[in-house]
Amino acid sequence: MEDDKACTLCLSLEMGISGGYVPKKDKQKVHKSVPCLDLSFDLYPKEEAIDVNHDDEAKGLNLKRNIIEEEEQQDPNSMITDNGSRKKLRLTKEQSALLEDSFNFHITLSPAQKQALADKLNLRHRQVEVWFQNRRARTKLKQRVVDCEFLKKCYEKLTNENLRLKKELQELRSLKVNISKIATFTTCSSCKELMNSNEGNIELESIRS
DNA sequence: GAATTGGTCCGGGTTACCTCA
DNA sequence: GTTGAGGTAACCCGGACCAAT
Repeated sequence: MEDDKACTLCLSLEMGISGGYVPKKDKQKVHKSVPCLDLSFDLYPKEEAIDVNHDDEAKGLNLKRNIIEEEEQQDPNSMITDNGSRKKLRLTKEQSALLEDSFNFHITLSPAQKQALADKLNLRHRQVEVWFQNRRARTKLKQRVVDCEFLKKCYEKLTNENLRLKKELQELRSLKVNISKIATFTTCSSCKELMNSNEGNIELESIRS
């Protein structure tokens, strides 16, 4: 049982799955087949809840186009300041909290959901989109650090175990040599001294010494 | 049915700004 | 007031996928 657990754990680490990260290929397939987007509880008025998993996917794309066009026209808070430098928005605590809540519920959003969230937070669609992209990246980075720490501990443990086993092997080898020495010596019946029976060499000198 | 093309999304990397010690 | 580090919003690029042709 313990071995099974250990095996599963190691496999998880190898695959880098511990943070729930899903490869893009798989994710997109899942997106098609699994009804996973239920953010309507929070992001939409009930009557406007959007099911983007079916026919509305195309509507979502159209919506996104409209959103971008509108934003380009209105440009409510341009990212470029008067002197040409990039303006950096700081999200409020409330905005961050709601984004975090949404992220905890689902790490990706449909265009419609992004827009609903953006409306709710008084942000642009693009800003919500970027926030989710960065948030996923941060999650992955943190998980990588955690995995790295875990692997480091595993490495240390295995190194210690390796040392211990090497030491044990060395002891066993020296023990074996001693045993074989004793086993290969026979006693000369006439002189009552030890003799090496294998090679016929008398090792009285070494034994006496 | 296979190839091409255009649109979209996402991950990874980077830049630039902001905050804080 | 200055500076360096860390956090992060915003950007860029390439790849994957999908639908239309």
